[in-house]
Amino acid sequence: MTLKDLARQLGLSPTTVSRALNDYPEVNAETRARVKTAAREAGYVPNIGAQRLATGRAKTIGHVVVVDDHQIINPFFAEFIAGAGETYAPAGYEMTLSIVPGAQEMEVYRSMAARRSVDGVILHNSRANDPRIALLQELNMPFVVHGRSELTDTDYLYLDIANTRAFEHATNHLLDLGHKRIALLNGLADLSFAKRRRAGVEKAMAARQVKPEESLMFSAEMSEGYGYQVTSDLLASSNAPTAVITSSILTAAGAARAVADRGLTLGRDLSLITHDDVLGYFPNGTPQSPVFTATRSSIREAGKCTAQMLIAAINDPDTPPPSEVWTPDFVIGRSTGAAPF
Amino acid sequence: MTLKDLARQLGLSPTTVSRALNDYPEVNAETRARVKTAAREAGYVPNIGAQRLATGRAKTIGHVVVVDDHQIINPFFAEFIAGAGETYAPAGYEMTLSIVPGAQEMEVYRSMAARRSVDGVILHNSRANDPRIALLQELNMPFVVHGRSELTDTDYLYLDIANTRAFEHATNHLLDLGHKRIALLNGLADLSFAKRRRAGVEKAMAARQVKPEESLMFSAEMSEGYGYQVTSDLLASSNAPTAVITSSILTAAGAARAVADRGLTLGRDLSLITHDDVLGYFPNGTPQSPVFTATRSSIREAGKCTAQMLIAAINDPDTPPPSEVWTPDFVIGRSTGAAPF
DNA sequence: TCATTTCTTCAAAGCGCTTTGGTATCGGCG
DNA sequence: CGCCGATACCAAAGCGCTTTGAAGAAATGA
Repeated sequence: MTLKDLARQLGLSPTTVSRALNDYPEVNAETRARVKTAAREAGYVPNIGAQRLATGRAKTIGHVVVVDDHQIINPFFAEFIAGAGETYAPAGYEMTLSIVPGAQEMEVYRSMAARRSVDGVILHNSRANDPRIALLQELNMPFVVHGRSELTDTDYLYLDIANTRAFEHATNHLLDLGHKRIALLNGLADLSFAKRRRAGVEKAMAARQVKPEESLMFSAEMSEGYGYQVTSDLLASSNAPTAVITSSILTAAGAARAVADRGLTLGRDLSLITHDDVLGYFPNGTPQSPVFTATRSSIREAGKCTAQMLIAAINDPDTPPPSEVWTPDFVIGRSTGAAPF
Repeated sequence: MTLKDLARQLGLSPTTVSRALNDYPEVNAETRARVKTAAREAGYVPNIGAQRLATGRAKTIGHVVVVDDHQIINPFFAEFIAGAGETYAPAGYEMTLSIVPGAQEMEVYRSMAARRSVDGVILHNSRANDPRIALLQELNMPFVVHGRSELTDTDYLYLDIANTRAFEHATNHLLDLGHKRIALLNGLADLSFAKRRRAGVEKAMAARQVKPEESLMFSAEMSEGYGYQVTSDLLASSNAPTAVITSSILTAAGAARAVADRGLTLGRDLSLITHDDVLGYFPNGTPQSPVFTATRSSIREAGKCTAQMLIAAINDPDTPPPSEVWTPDFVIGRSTGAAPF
């Protein structure tokens, strides 16, 4: 069933049918209704390839996910995608996922632009001085960054959370409880959010004349195993920290397991604050009673909003929406307590 | 830069250029080389919409993810997608993700077929007598099911693991250790794998004249919180089980937390076996020393293989590849031990 | 009443690619 | 020498949609 078939069946021209379906004003209201009814009854759906070719718009948003050989797929990504995806469908957009080795990432963006396979992209895992930003600007491809790069000389759209402030706050909370030796189990060092979180921790400590120790600063992919391993090692060391801050609830879960393994108690023998992305499948206890003291911001909501921003920017390139920086909540759980003596 | 531009620049017809690029035989080898070089240098990439329209093939695989209001996105999905995505790119396919409310799922498949937006789909979360199978067959849309439905009267392509056998084996392992009261923390009851796993547990128990208790059989979305909650309740009850089987490592982690919370020890006070999908961000300890005794099968590899099967089926509908059933590994960790007294 | 505007509709020209159905050239063969 | 089958290329016709430009019909105003 093509437009032409439908038009013939209705005794109308393809032009009129097309315009009726796309809500152009120059069609008689009655005709429009007749066309729409017939289309529905005949199960007519426009061919997407033809539409793309004719309009030049793909009605598709691209997400590029870098997965190197043994690298894990970012577990928070699923949740972000869920949020973004929820907004695409009602807006008439599709989402394509490209999973590629890191070495090919830039090439993928170029090819997306050249073949016009997407109308815009969302950038994940923003990095310091992210080279993707310049590339996309050069390619004239609309994009929104989840997170902020450190670039200041260039203007781009982003949605981020106030990482520095949140981790400064968390650190102050620990300092208030008397902790001095605080470890940070951060994400990969070159990611923007990791840089900012570390800066927040250091800022808070500096304000109290507490010297952060390099040996307590860790960076890695935020898995459960990482939290377990590092925390186990720390607890076994002669000069163990009294508090730990983790960048993800999975890492926190690993840390908690290490604490339990040694017969210790979280919140008494070791205090822990984590950032919580509000993962559906790994909740931080219940809303009434959080397990971990945490900075909290829903990554799923971030996905929703980022997608909306991008669609707005595509539809109206001259007046893009403003970038946003969200302030995470701070919730007190059972994982923090006064520093031991 | 269009095909026509490139052709003009080379002094050739669009026909010849198209054929040269697509490796048709009726082009002089030298001409082909010249065309390919010129295309690369000019950065020519075919417009995807035009290609779709002309060939009728979308070079795209669809994945539909159902996300209802408060439903979580399946955490294993990310890993499966990663595997599938890795095989799409080299094969020249793209992947589109549709995230939709459950009520719209069938409609999405219909519309995909009508608008020819994808060449095939992969079915997630196979259910008993899955109605999607009949629909896709009716729509004449190639598909592969991850998991098996219980349909026997119809033939379709699937990749599954031997759930029944794996859980039968796990249960036997516990029975051998002297456990009699065994709880099952399963996935949602209407999912095929959950049905099969439960059947495996019941089969093993029946073979030893142990009566499974309905009150120890649980079904829910496989989150950490679910594992924690159910295990806490069980441990607090007067007639607690001595062993627990969980369908996911996240649920197992929750169960482990519940055990630790009560000051008990896993493998001594409570035995636990879990299924492990080999999540990158939540490994089951290390390969040398698994934390949980587990049935194990990589869901990422499943994604890879499922995608390959689908592409093969699309390219050659008359001789589709065979369906596959993989046998999970069984690994012994530190979470199982002899039943108390 | 006729000129002018507004309302509807349509024919036809693309969008950028693939594919069908040629034609010209050339060597080989009887 | 003429015929045939390869070989290498091309013109043109789509694929199914949108959009431009035009044109009747109806309504309005002078």
